[in-house]
Amino acid sequence: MTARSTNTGEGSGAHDPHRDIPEATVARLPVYLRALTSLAERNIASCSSEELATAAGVNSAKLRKDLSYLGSYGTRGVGYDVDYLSYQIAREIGVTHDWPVIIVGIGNLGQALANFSGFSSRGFRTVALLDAAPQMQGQAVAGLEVRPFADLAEIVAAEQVSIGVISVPATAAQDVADAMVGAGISSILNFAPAVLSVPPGVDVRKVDLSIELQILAYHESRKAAESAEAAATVDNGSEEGITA
Amino acid sequence: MTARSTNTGEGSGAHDPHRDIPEATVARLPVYLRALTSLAERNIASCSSEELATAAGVNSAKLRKDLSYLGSYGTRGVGYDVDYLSYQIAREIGVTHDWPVIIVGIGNLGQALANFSGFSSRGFRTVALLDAAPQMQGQAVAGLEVRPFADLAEIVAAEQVSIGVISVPATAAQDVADAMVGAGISSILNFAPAVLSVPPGVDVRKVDLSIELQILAYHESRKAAESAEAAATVDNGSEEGITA
DNA sequence: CGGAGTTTGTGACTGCGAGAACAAACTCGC
DNA sequence: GCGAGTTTGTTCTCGCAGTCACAAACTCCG
Ligand SMILES: NC(=O)c1ccc[n+]([C@@H]2O[C@H](COP(=O)([O-])OP(=O)(O)OC[C@H]3O[C@@H](n4cnc5c(N)ncnc54)[C@H](O)[C@@H]3O)[C@@H](O)[C@H]2O)c1
Ligand SMILES: NC(=O)c1ccc[n+]([C@@H]2O[C@H](COP(=O)([O-])OP(=O)(O)OC[C@H]3O[C@@H](n4cnc5c(N)ncnc54)[C@H](O)[C@@H]3O)[C@@H](O)[C@H]2O)c1
Repeated sequence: MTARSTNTGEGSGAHDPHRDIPEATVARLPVYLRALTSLAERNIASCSSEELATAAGVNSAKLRKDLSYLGSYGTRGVGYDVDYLSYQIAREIGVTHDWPVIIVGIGNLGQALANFSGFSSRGFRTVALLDAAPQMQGQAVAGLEVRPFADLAEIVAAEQVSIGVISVPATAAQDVADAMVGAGISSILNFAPAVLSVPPGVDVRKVDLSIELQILAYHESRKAAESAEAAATVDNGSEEGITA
Repeated sequence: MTARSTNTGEGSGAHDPHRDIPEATVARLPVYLRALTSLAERNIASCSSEELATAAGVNSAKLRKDLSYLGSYGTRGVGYDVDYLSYQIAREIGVTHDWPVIIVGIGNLGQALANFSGFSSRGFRTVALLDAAPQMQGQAVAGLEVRPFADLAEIVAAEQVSIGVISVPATAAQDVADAMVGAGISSILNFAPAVLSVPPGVDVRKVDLSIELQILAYHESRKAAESAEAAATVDNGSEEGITA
């Protein structure tokens, strides 16, 4: 996009664009990567933007624009090489090597996460499970021993962990986040329904099921209201030019 | 949907604005609601937009703008009454009464969801758990008996369910979604890493942990690249007087 | 070798959302 | 009762993101 080389020096390499990928695009790259993986599993070697867009559930123009932020990895008149593009996206995201991850709070949700195989297959490796409850400690979950919360800093340092998952009750979430940041973690995935405050430089993403359900409920209410209104309109006879 | 023309009458409420709340606002209303609930639990009867915004982790101007879409429920010079505003938001979202919900796929994640108390306390009631595996059926999870997937339509009709949760493997997700839609469900919360296609009028929201982690990984990579670059710059000479 | 057909990459346009700033409206003290 | 102080509701502006449309670049076939 607009080779604005007016940037300070920095003549890094053949493709300069590596700067400033829009956040909305970053959020879609993993979706494209998954679609590509799925194509590769079906032994499809190349695909058009149209095909990939369909597989990813987006508009093809948006897909092409997104990919153009990474560089020109397609061939006009042909399409994209599945393996090549996969690698380029993985490299851009930074999942060409595995990221060590720790999970704090091995309750209902934490155990499900620990047992989830989808993480390891997508560039993440759970290196430790931590919990504050004495009765949890030493128990084996998903082949890992649950360790005391106090070991956090030690583990983070030893394993060079930069990503942490919080699945403790909301009341404990801020404390855990503080401890994580103190131990050197700089990216947090938070499942607790709490607003975390962290210093600049630390990224937090939250996953909140209640919110998702409430958003669905809102739209559901509106749908109900709409059909009720439509019925009322029919009742009323004319009113509103919707009359047949 | 249907771009409605200037709706006439609609004398239901004192304020007419009930139309067209921006999607971004809808996504924040549940956050405000939770912050208000938290304030109410601490016996705080009223609050300013500034306080509420802090509790919800947003900008106060944005909060006021969001709330203004619902109507004028605050008092200038005073602030918002916590209970009153809570009720108004809950009413707008449509969670003044409980929504029946079913969960399909009672594996690792499905069991965690079934055991999760946070749903029931926020306007949702799990009325049935369904799974296709014979060995799951009849088992009790979270006080509910797991029922065969074939009972889906019957349950949806009997309990008037309009919201369904999918926590089956990705390969089965589309089939489950189709069955849900066929049974009359019109809102789906999907945990499977798959792109669902549904007819118009059906809402789908997805929760994808791998994507969240990959987004974090992207930013983490950039942070690493940045500090490496900074180090290189220091090597180069001036810039940042960290000259050791 | 050249033209037809295909598909990418990108510029232009549009609409939404975030944030700052301010007028209107309310309370409180005197 | 009135002015000072406070806080909401709204207006304005700016930037980001989505979509369209098309030129550039490639392949294939005659
Ligand atoms: N279970 C779900 O499906 C689900 C869904 C959405 C959100 N959540 C959220 O995820 C979080 C965990 O839910 P859950 O159902 O697993 O709860 P849980 O009570 O089953 O597990 C919480 C675990 O965290 C541990 N813990 C508590 N305080 C701690 C601390 N300070 N340090 C370390 N460990 C601590 C507890 O010992 C316990 O094992 C909650 O915030 C919940 O709201 C859960
Ligand atoms: N476990 C996690 O923490 C986690 C995290 C993120 C995403 N997910 C996703 O959630 C989904 C479920 O994960 P899980 O770990 O619970 O898997 P799981 O294998 O433990 O459970 C899946 C359940 O679905 C049932 N099932 C399979 N096909 C079905 C069908 N057609 N109809 C009805 N039921 C069917 C199975 O019998 C099983 O009980 C997966 O798509 C996974 O990628 C899980």
